[in-house]
Amino acid sequence: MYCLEFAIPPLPQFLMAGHAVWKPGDQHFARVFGVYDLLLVTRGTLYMTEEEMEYEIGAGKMLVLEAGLPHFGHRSCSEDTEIYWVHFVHGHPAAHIRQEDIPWSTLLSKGTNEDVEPSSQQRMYLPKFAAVDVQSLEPLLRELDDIHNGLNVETALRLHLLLAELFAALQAECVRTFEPEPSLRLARAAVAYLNEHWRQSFQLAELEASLHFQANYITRCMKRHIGKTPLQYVLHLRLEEAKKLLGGTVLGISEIAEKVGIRDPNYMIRLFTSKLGMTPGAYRLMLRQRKGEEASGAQEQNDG
DNA sequence: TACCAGTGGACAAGGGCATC
DNA sequence: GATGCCCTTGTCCACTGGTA
Repeated sequence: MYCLEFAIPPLPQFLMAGHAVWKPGDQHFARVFGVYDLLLVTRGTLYMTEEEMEYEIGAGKMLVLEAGLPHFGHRSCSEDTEIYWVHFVHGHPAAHIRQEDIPWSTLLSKGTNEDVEPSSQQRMYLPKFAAVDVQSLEPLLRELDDIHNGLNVETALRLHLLLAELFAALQAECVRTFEPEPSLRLARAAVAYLNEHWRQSFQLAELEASLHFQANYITRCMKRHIGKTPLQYVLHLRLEEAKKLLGGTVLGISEIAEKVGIRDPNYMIRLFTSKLGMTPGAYRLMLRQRKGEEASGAQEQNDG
């Protein structure tokens, strides 16, 4: 399946939404539209051609017609055909990408101090033409249509929120319908194993024995699909836990290191310095100063 | 004295490339 | 897709110094 890749932010912007029942003999006219047109059919069949590619959009299917591409109905409806449509615009043309090539790991945070900057690689994905769970999407589409028909100041912003929800649902559909390739299944199995065992001392050999694949290969699969090697993933979990303990307890560095599975407190200091740019002590001090500022700010508000 | 931070050496893990 | 080889990189251990 092909998907459309949109660079975000900003999210595509809502223009119009509608609902219609086409009668037998109705046929879409030809046009070149300057906006994206998301079509979702709940019953009947709609026949659309975009750039010489014919689509038969049956019940439970969706198609995104792209901005700037000519499209027309190549055949009239043969039965009552119920459709929802949503028009939206986006600043940059969408890229085409095969579903199995979508680098999902780039959507995730790195878990380092780099996350204070917004990622330049944020993307949103929509199926180009796919079968979707219409029943779960219909209430959302109906609300979009209702609000758009009775638009007022109070509901105007909600239209954009609903469009974002629709995009999230379609992207989730994209992930759900994807039959994972063997390397992805292996990467997920490794993550599941590490989520259970990250507090224990890390031995790649144990992971190897558990999953019955060469450690080298498991590492590559995880790197490809998760964005982290097994060790990097374990360290990420450990650092996140250590950060929580530094902020939420008075435990010493050694105790915290032990609790998160790092035998050597000095090593944890090195990890902190390399990943967060500061030592655990400095990190704890920063958290305390931040809490102090928040507390004094709240006090000033109460006084004022 | 306890805790934190810095450094060097040994070894395990990562990753590029080739192969089946 | 899966594996092996081999060099590079990162992690761990041991030790030392600075500071409260």
